[in-house]
Amino acid sequence: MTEELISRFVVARRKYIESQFHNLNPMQRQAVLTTDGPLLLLAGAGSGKTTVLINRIANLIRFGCASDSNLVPDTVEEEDVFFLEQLQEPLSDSDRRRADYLCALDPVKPWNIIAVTFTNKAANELKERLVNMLSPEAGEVWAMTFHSACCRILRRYAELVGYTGSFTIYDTADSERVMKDIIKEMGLDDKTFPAKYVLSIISREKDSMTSPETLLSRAEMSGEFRALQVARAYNKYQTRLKENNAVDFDDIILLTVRLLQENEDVRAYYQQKFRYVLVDEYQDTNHLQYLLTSLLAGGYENICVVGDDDQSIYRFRGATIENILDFEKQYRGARVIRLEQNYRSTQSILNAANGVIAHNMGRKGKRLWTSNPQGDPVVVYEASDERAEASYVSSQILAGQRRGKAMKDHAILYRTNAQSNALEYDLKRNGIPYRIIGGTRFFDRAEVKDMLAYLCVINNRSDDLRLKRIINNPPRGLGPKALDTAQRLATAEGKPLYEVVFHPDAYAPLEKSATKFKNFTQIIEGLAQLLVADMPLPEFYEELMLRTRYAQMLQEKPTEENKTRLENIRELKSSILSYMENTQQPTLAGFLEEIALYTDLEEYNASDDAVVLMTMHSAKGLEFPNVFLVGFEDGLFPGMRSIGDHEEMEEERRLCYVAITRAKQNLTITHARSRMLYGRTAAAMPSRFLREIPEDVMVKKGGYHTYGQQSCGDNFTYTARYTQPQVAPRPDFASSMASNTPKTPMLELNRGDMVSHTAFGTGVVLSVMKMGGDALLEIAFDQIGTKKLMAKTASAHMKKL
DNA sequence: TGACCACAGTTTTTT
DNA sequence: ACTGTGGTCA
Repeated sequence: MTEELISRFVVARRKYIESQFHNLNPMQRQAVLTTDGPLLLLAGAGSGKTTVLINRIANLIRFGCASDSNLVPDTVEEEDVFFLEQLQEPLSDSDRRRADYLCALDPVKPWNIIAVTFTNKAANELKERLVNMLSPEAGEVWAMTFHSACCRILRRYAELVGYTGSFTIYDTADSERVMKDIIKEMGLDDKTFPAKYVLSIISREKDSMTSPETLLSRAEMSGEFRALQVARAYNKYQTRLKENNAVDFDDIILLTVRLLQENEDVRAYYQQKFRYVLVDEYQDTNHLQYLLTSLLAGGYENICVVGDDDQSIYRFRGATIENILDFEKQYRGARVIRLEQNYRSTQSILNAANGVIAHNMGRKGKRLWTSNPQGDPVVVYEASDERAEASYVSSQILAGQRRGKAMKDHAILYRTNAQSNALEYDLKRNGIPYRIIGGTRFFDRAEVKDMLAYLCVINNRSDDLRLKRIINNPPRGLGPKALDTAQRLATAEGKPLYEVVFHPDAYAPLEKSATKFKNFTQIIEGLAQLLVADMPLPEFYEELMLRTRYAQMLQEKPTEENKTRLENIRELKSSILSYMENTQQPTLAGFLEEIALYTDLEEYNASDDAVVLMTMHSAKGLEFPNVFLVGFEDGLFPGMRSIGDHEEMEEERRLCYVAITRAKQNLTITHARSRMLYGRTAAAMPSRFLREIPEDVMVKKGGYHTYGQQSCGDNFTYTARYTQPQVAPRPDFASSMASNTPKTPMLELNRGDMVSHTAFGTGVVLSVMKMGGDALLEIAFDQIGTKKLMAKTASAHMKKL
């Protein structure tokens, strides 16, 4: 073929491939078709980042590097060039097949692509959409979290870094337990050396790959007492973990990095395996994760990182925004593509977001734009206090509902979880269904952890930590003394605790408790036998609940709490079942790993029609038609700790940016003039971020904006104003009631009276304590439990039955 | 071993 | 205000 034909082929090929991604905008398409070499994708909020990622992988699998290459295979003939040039939509199946075949240049096998994310949710979404778009074979792409990818590598080569392939994963709580023990053993004061604090230092040291030995010698040189103790604790901690064949979350990455650095053949294997490396949410990576990705991509250097420096909100957990800012320095010749068209929000919302984020210094610089309509201005509402704020939000949600919005179209986002209380109260009062995301997770519940601990010990007898958790739970007469003796013996012999406990007869000091120990190990061994005999996991779990007498213990005292606990441990069985459904070869070890790395079971589920409440952090990556951002006050958001610290302020501002850009159509920001926080009511100034929102896209409501000169009186009546007519004003605290005492006569109530409350439903009066002209009532409500109310204020919302 | 009291701490969160 | 924790006592 002539030179001319070859270049015509390249052009036609590119055109055909482009046509396969016609639904993307030019920038998105460029991001998809730029296949080779380092690529930094700056993807603004709502710019279709995930879509790009998926199409990029699809392009690699279908066409390899053809869209980014001038190479033409020798097999291409003149006729092929004409064929491509003449192609016209719509294509017949056979034309399409031929075009695909002609254009593909070294198409990539799914298992030669790795796409790392931070959350399982993101990884699953990626995988799912890939399979839907391409074929089941696309499921072979390594679409995983950092931790699951590393685990997969580590399980294979654990021996090379000093562990067994069956290592256990310690979560944060486990690590804390270990550290607490160590601090105690070292005779240190746990006030001066809180386990959490020591662990945070260790985590930072791990991030910079400092070994305990290095830190120890460095501390010895400095001669600083604190540093020395911390280094010793680090050393002990690492030793303890190794003895238990356990790794913490940091270790998973650290050990993988070390494995790849120190073993040329392993490194070479993965470097040639992963022809293409993609990293999602790159702004959230820490130094270790940077090392990991650059090691993995070290062969072909086909690394594509996607992120938004303006959305980096996890500095507090080790993310370094420098990774994304310095990408071009770390990878010479890196290409940069910006996705700045936003498909999510109205002009007003976007302008507000841009106005705020523009105040940050350390950023790549990016300006989101949209072709969406201007939309309504951002509403900034001033409330008198957090209850009035909540009441306004509820009223607006009800108004939204009247305009035809679904409940789930509304989200309320706050800076701190503590703020959800006042909101919940008011939503409940107005009968608005809501769901709170976040808080204590299922797998963090004590009873669930207990059951998991049993499973862990059966899986790995040398898991001392979990063994100690369950050996006397339910109580088996193996108290602290017996356990302490056993532990001492184990330490002396350098054996796992279980071995001592398994052969108590071999140790004279254990004479008294030998039988009890044996009873316990018999339970464990008996259960382990069932697994050896291939009993299916769900049945096995039933046996476990039974034989350990854990379920029985809960049934014996059927309090409300214990009933919930029983439900929870039964619920764990459905986790096992769903694990079995999604795995070809289910094993106990496999299940435990999944639990350890997949904790976000309680996720935002778009199916039920309820208002969603969550922190601004949890909202990242989500979007809602109507968004309420509450608590925009200096000291709360930005938080007290951030004010005065430049870096922290920028992070708070980024969080603000993230929060604002969650909204699609309507954004309401509220602040209160006084707020009760930590049991104290304090005056609050509007957040400085509010001043950074351009005036022309916002409208102020509430407070003095509505009430003019009455800006500092205490006779505000927001509550009444925004409450549903049939609902009386909510009970209030005496202090703020001075000018607002209800005219309703105080109910004369006695112990045992039944009452009906507009907000809390029906209940029975438990106690009445006279206080001046008022009385403190304690009422057990059927639905929500026991509440303490002041008789005077509560009378307005309550009637005697 | 369990129940009760004093006391501190209290941003954000994934793995 | 609230909650979880750690210590003491029966």
